[in-house]
Amino acid sequence: MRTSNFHIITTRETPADAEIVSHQLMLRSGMIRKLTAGIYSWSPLGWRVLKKVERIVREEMDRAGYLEMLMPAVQPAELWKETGRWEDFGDQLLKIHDRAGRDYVFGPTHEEVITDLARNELRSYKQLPVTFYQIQTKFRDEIRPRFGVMRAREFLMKDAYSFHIDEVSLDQTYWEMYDVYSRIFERAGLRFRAVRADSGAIGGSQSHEFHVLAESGEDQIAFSSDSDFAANVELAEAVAPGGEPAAPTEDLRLVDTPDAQTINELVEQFGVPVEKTVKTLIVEATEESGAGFVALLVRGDHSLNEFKAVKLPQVAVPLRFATDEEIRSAVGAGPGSLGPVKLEMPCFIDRSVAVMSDFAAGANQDGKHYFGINWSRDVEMPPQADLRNVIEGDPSPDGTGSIQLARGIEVGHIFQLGTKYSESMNAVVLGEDGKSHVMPMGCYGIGVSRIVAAAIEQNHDDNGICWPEPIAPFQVAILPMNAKKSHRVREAAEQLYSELQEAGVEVILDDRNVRPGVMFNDMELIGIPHRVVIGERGLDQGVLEYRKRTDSENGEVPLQGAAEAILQRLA
RNA sequence: CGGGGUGUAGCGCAGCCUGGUAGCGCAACUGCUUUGGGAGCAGUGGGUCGGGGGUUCGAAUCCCUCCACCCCGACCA
Repeated sequence: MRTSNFHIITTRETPADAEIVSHQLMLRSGMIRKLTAGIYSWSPLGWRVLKKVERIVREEMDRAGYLEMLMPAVQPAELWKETGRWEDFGDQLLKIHDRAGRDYVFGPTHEEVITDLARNELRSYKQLPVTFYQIQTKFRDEIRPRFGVMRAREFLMKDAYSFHIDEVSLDQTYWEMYDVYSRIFERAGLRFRAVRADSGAIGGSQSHEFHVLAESGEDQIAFSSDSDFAANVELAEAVAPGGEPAAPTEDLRLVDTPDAQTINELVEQFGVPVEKTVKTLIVEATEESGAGFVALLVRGDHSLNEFKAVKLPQVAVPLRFATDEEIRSAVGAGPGSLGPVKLEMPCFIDRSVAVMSDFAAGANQDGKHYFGINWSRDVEMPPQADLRNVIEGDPSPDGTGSIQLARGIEVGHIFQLGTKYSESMNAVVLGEDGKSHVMPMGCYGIGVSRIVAAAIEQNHDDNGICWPEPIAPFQVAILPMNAKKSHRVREAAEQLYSELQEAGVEVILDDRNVRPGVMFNDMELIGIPHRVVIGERGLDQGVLEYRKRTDSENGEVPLQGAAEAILQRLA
């Protein structure tokens, strides 16, 4: 490709609405253009990268024997009503209707469609197991799309679905898929980590997320310093400290704390160690519990884990914190003065709170706290649960090593669905025993367009993108210096260009009549992994200048056999 | 959805308070010069000032209204 024939539009200035670096660089390099909130066009440059990712995904899925197909993006409402997701999926569903007023959705995912297909096509256990996949545009009407294609409303996804005669077969395909996914992210040149994930309301026995590691990641993942334990913080168990609280050494004291509304203020003003404080969070209770509200207690330096909290049968889903007014009318004091002593509502404590002694908490009277609280003596110990997020240094749940935290961008998710959809849609096959069997299912997703953004988050510097070679739009950039004036430069560039093309290398020749600085900056911004500079200076010495995008120093290759020398440097 | 903010040339912004010929930088186009890290000079094109309504002799500017986009949304107990 020649730049004169390829639409390259770069900008020096960063668009004002781009927050994170991948979004900024995708806009500045001209990879994407926004059409409307959360909806983007991919330019020829961006499309090349997206296709690279897509191709790696497709090749590995094919290699594993999974069957590519294409399902409709537009799906009838009836299917979604059949599984109950017409309501459950909520406002994320883009609902549309045709001229006759019939309802449709623009598919955010395809469990319904594939299960409908499976119940019509699959008859016998002999056809199982089977895994179908597609790479297709999805639409989810996010509350708040942001970060460019990272959290877009319209995006490209690879989704796969497997059907089985029993759970054993499902488990087998699941772990096979785990390996396929690992290969995909390895091949794309990304540093990633597979972590155990919340299986959510769907139930199911197994679920893993694949995260590209990056500082800017929206998800926090926890892993062990000394074992292969890794889990999303949402799921990671905070190990129970065990043992009994220490014997009381202090009396219970009611203290005036007019200026202490927060744990921090309490710690600063009264010198209480933060791990001797407890915070009390009031959340909405389920209707069945009849309680109105539930109090959840975690240590002052810990934070409540929403996903764990809603697993308590008394806590309403989705989790909702009580408003100040609700707290005031239920407790008689405002937030900032809440605690377990003389609290008239169902109460649960985190397991680390259960071993505390001589601690401080609100007194359920405005401007007052109790100090020196001890369980049993001052208040009955409430039931315990794992309610908090793990923090760095916690013991690893598998018993080996301690917890470390990292940030990641979720780019893949695999899931043992079980019979959630096959049951409600009656997808059955005849088994060896001649009886009907509901097929257990797995589903497996990869955010293809998100990978592009995640790759940039992980691989960039001050000058722009540093593509991992497997997904770079071009492998090699040839930059002739002042070609207009120099036959030799022009000829050397043309020759190298055609030799590399002949060798099947994706090479871009910058034949624009622009100053060298412009070429350097553009090619670095766009992130081409290998750069060859051809100038009179080097030609005099029989060499071409070569530099890898991630190197800080220039190297050389001999003019004679330059193409060969560069080929050797490609991954 | 709740809270906050912004809409002026492709991009980044000024002008608005205090109404009176719509500006600056970058980008683009033409010409000349220049050519190893985003060149210089000269010239050119490009605007429903988000839409609608109102006030006024006169509205980018003041008022009303609608729309779009952006940011924040348990961590406070």
